[in-house]
Formats: sequence, C-alpha cells, structure tokens
Amino acid sequence: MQNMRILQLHCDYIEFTPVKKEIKSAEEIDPQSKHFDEIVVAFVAVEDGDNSEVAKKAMNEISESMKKVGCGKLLLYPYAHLSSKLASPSTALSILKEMGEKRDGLEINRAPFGWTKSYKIQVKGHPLAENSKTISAGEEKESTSEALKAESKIQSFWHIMTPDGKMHDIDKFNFAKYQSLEVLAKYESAKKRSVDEPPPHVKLMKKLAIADYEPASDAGNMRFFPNGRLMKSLIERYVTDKVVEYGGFEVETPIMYDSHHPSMESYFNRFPARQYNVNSEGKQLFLRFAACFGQFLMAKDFQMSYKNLPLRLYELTRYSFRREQSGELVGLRRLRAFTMPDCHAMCKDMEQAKEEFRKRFDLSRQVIRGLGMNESEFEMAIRFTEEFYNENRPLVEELVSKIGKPVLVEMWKERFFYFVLKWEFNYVDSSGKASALSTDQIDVENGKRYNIEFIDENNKPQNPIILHNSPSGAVERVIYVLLEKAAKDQREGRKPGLPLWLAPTQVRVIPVKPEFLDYCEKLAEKISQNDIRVDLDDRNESVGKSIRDAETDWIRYIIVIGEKEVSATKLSIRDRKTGTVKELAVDELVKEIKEETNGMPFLRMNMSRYVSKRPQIMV
RNA sequence: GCCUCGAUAGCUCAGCCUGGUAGAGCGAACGCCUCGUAAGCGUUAGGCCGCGGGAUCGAAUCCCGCUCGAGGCUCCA
Repeated sequence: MQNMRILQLHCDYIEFTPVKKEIKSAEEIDPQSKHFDEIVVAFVAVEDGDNSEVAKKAMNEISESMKKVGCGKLLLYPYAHLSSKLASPSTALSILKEMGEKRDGLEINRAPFGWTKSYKIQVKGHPLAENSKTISAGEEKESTSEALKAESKIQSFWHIMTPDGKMHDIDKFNFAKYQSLEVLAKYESAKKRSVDEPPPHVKLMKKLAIADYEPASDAGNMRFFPNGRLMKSLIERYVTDKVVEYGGFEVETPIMYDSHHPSMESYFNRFPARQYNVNSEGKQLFLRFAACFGQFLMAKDFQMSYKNLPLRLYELTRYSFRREQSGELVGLRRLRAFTMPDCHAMCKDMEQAKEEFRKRFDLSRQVIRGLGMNESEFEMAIRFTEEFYNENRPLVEELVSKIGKPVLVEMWKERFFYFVLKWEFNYVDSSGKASALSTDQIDVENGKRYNIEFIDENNKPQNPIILHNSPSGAVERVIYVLLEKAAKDQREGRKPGLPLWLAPTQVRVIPVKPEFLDYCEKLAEKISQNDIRVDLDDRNESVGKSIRDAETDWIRYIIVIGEKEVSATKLSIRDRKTGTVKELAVDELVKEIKEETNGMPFLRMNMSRYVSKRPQIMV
C-alpha cells in the first residue's frame, strides 16, 4: 500500500535557505532565503506509486483543513524523511508540481525540491496547528462532510394545502389564481428560472441614500447611510416592542464562539454552516450565524422549573454572519452580515409548545402587517415530518386556515433537521425570487444538545422543546421588500413611497424666497415638537427645483411658504400620496400625521434639518 | 464554487470596433436671478482612463495576466 505522507503545521513564520543540491535532478533555482509569515507548511513525502489522483486528494484535504484554521497561504515543503518507500525523484517532483498548481482561494508556494535546506520555523499553539495525514489512492475520502451527504439524501414530498386542510398534488393543483404561490412552489421544487435584470431595489437603496456596497469589506457586508440607519433603527424598535409585548425578554450574547466547544462541535457535525472563521491566540472562533447558540448557552445556566415555562428569550443580532456563496448575494435580499430578530421559547412539553406556536404565529402576522407589508403579498410554506403531521393535523390545518389561502407544503419522510415543524412567509419579487421573512420552528433536539434542563412536576430534569421564531425576518430584508414593493408600484404607474412612520423625512418646508426662511424655521420647529421629522430646504434654489428634489426623495408632505402663508393661518401642503395641494392649519397636519403613524415608534431626524448643510450622498 | 459582463471626473455614463491633445449630464465651488408646486442662467475646479506586462513610432482604445465589482446558475441547515 502506498501512502503520500504529509505533516502539516500552522506557523507564525518559516524561513529557509537552500544550502546545496542533494541530488542531481534537483530543481534549478536561485538559492535564496525565503521568509513567510502566517502560513501553513506541509512537509510532503511522495511514496512509490503515488499519482495525480493522490496529489489531488492531498490538496483537497490540505485545503479543507486550512479553511478550518482560517489560513489561505500554503508552503509545500518536500521532506523525504517521512517515508522509507520514496517515489523516484522525477515522479516526486512532478507530483509536487501538480500539487503546487494554482488553486482558488489558496496562495501556494513550493520550497525547492532536491536541495538541502536549513530552516527556522515557529509553529502556532492551537490544537489544529499540527496534523499529519497519509493519503492513499482508491480510498473513498471525500471532502463533503457527512452532514452534507446526509442532507442530500432527505426525501421531500411537495404538496399544496388549501384552507380547508386538504392536500393537493402540486402537479395537479390549479395555480391560475395563485401566481406567486406557483413561483414559490416551482422555485422550491427546483424548476429552472432565468432572470437578467438586477432587482430594482438595488438602484433605489442607493438613490434614497439608504445603503450601498462597501468594496473595502467582504461582499454582502453593506454600509448604511443616515437614512438607512434610521430606517433600520425604527424597524428594530418596532419588532422589539412587539416581542416584549408578547412576553419576550431581551438579552445580548457574544458575536463569536469557540468552534471546539462541545455543543458547537456536535452542532457543526450535523449542520454544515458557511461561517466566517476568526483565529485569535490559537483559538478557532466563528462568527455566529444565528442567535441560537448564545441563547441556548445562556438558558443552560438558568435554573428552571416547569413553572417558569414557557421562557421567551429574545435578541436582535446585529450582526449575524453567514458566508453565503458570493454569487447569491444581491443588494439587500441576501447578505453575509444581517440583523436578525430571533426569539426562542423554551416549552415544557409538546402541548405547551403548540399553544406557544399559535401565539407566535399571530405575533408574526401582526408584525408583518405593522411593517407595511401586506399578508396577501406573501406566500406561506409549511414543512413538517410525516410523523408530526399524522399526530398533529389540527395544528397544521389551523395555521393554514388562518392564512385563508393555499400554502406550499413540504413533508419529510424522516426527521433530518432539528425541527419537526416549520413555517415561513415568503416574499416573491418581480424577478421571481422567493425570500423568507417571518419563520417559526419546533425544535426537539437542541434542548438536549445544549443540555438545557428544567425540573418538571415530578421533580425530574427534562429538556425543553424550543421554538425558534423571527417575527419579521432580517431587518435588511424588510427594507428590501419595502423597496421592491415601491418599485412595483412605480412600474404599475403608482407613486412609489415608504410607510410614513419609516420615511427619513416626513415633512419638508420650502420658502419661496430666502426672506421667508425665518418664518419657515419657526414652523419647522413647531412641527418638530410634535415628534415629526421635518426639514427645511434653505438652499437658494427655485421653488420648482426644490419641489422636484423633495418629490424624488419621496417626501410625503411638502409645505411651500410665501407671502400668502406668512399672513394666513392655513398652509398649502402638497401631499405626495394624492398628488394634490391642500390647505390645512398646522394642527390639522400634525393630527393627520399622528393618526397615520399611530402605534409606530418615532425617532428624531438623523440628518441636519437644513438641506444646505447635508453632504450629497448619491445622485 | 461555476458562467457571463464590467472597471474612464465625487456620481451616472460616452469615447474603444477603426490607436494620434480626455468628453457629457448630474453633483460641488463661485457669481447672477429672487422665483408659487417636478430641473432658471453663467463661470470655474475636478482624471495614473483599476493594476502589471506585451506588440506598436505612438494605447483609455489591440493582446496577455492580475485585482476588485456586478449579474446569472448552483445554493440559501
């Protein structure tokens, strides 16, 4: 049996100097000292019989383990002393050259073959810094993790469930009245779709100075301008208020976790995640991709009785990180860093879990409506194991009947994921892309995995059933949906706009001539005192230009102040929604705005009140 | 990860095919106009034409490589 032998070391640095040729066929090189920092050094001995296949496998394994330690620089270092059955030098050199071929995501260096070298090396102190492998031909050693393999084996059965609880075959269902559900169903059951337009919200997010790509960061990490930050804060405030109203307790947990913590290890083994890795002092940390671990680890340290349940922990993660494939990242639809409201409820048994699940279903519907999204624009998908469905049909049917329209059903023969039931609301955009917003799951596995316990009525420790709910979905994705909706309005000939409570500017005051500025300032101050975001276009521009700018910024109320207004009590107010100019007193305007934003959070304007004092952010 | 496309002024882009003095609109600065519900007028500043190499008398323009970005696909426990 032939085995390529590799000793792999994660080093702070290595430094080597070729001293003299050891064999005739040594590589012709300039014998200079080389120094590398932060590098993985692979000492390689090629054995008699090793071939390209072995070379390829070896590189796959090396690159896999390098990903784990978060290092992208490799030095291949020929090291004959690892074996006594060496391949011939020419074979060894050609295999090493093959291993040194360019490879995406790796910077590969090769130490010269056939030279005696002196070297100095400093190896890192973390557990994965040193490892050795033997690679042999023929043996099935795929880089795909067990979890990924298992996942591809799960069997799904797709159906449509109508509000009366009946299941329909997806191929036989008449989608005539349910076009976006059809898109979702086809999307999910993997039919082809082709789009060549970028989604319209990308232009809008820049035009309205909400957010933009940040080339100096990683893809999918956006920057949010004052307008965007304000909108996010408002959405976050709203969702948090609603969750607290429902009974959630807000907590805060760390952003990074030790990959080798026992609970994390068992989680990773089951669920391959594309996470960001961070190395620090020999520890391998990963950035959280959800709030789950933090809350579970916290709950584990609580001493709980069944009387404390359900216990609802809530966190708004800014951020959660998922290193999605670069090609999937589009505007605000899918990001690598996102803000996720995440609420877990520990329940004592399935009965309590089901009751809680219903409450959270209603909460989510309410939140979606409050955020300015219409339930009719969403398509629900519900997923469960066959066993759960057979035992809990009334719950499933109740949820579907509440929605009052057909929903997509995915049923699994066996439980693969940690949950037995999951639903989500999906928004289907103009390019036929479906994105999940709200979701809730019944988790029967992590209570045990994280060793969360409560004492039941009989003084016995039990693991709770855990519900995982995001009532709104990612905050950035909420903005994506609002902008896509606005784009749709525009396309269909309606005026695009944002919900008034979310608009960065709610009222703009424009003087006809600079001499009315004083009056405008007093007016703006008066309106502002009623918790309304009002600003003042104090630039010396024509009225037409100022109005045009306000309109393109989607500002709902525009007040023009001239001779007439200064000496009267009524203001002329241009209402973007109706496109008309109406006459109202200040109090009447305030009342109208207060009514429309009733029950929604308020934050002060996040920019100078004076338009002339603002930097130009976008064209 | 794979495929395709792109990178020129602060922004959006033209010029490139067919090599020969770097262009427009918007924005900015300054000045004029003092204006009634979607763009008033003028002047000025602003460029390593992404980076590196090649062929050419000569490259933003042609060729090769690299980097970064975008879109699609796959994917999205």
